[in-house]
Amino acid sequence: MTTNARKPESDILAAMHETVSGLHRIGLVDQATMRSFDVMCLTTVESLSPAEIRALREREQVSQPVFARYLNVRKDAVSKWERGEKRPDGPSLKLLNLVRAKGLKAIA
Amino acid sequence: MTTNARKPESDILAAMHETVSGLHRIGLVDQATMRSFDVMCLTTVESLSPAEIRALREREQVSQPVFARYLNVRKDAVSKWERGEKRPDGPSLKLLNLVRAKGLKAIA
DNA sequence: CTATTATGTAGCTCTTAGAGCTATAGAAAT
DNA sequence: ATTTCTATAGCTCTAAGAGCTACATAATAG
Repeated sequence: MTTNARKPESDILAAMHETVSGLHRIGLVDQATMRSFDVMCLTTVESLSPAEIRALREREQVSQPVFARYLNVRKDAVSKWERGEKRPDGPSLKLLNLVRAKGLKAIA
Repeated sequence: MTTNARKPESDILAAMHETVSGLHRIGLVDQATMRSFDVMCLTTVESLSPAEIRALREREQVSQPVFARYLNVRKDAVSKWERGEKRPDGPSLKLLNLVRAKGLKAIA
């Protein structure tokens, strides 16, 4: 691997994590390795444009209020994201990335 | 079902959602029903105490920096949560609830 | 047709989470 | 002995999100 993979296959990642933390548990992998493994496994969180956010929500066939409840934000926030008045970042951006990658069911 | 279930089985929820939105797609379920179904399905997001957050992270066997990267927040934020200096809410609380219910792999 | 209900936008104010930084001390590993 | 990572601590500051009211539209019900 050179830099970071584009679309990390979360299933594979999950399985790898299971495996490696198992190895860690029985002492075959030290903490340092485990740490860097964890960091290595993290998916990149990309920022989303207003249009992408709206498209994402529409793909999931839900209204702004419902979408907002999934993400545990107020409906106003979603509206503002979609109109470019506010830019989601940090935890909210992470959730949006999760929904994009795995669908709303992943965060139900 | 009376009010809201304590530990909603996300697998079942996901399957139900699949089914119902399928019914919606072919016209057997109207939008109104679909809407209330969606809202009904949402899991309750509980607030977590500093101790619970720390216990959660330790259960997942990761350091504050690594935990923070999973949630897409700075390491300082996690430290402050665990010492009660800041209280996570909204999207960050949602993520913490996700981790508690499904483990770190669910948000990888 | 009218009444109702839900959506999405708009315009506000306000709190505070989280960003971003530096510095420190202890533990752990080399 | 020294590097490396962790966790605290103490700051400042930006802006996300909360929380509210009001309004236009569209769809639905009655």
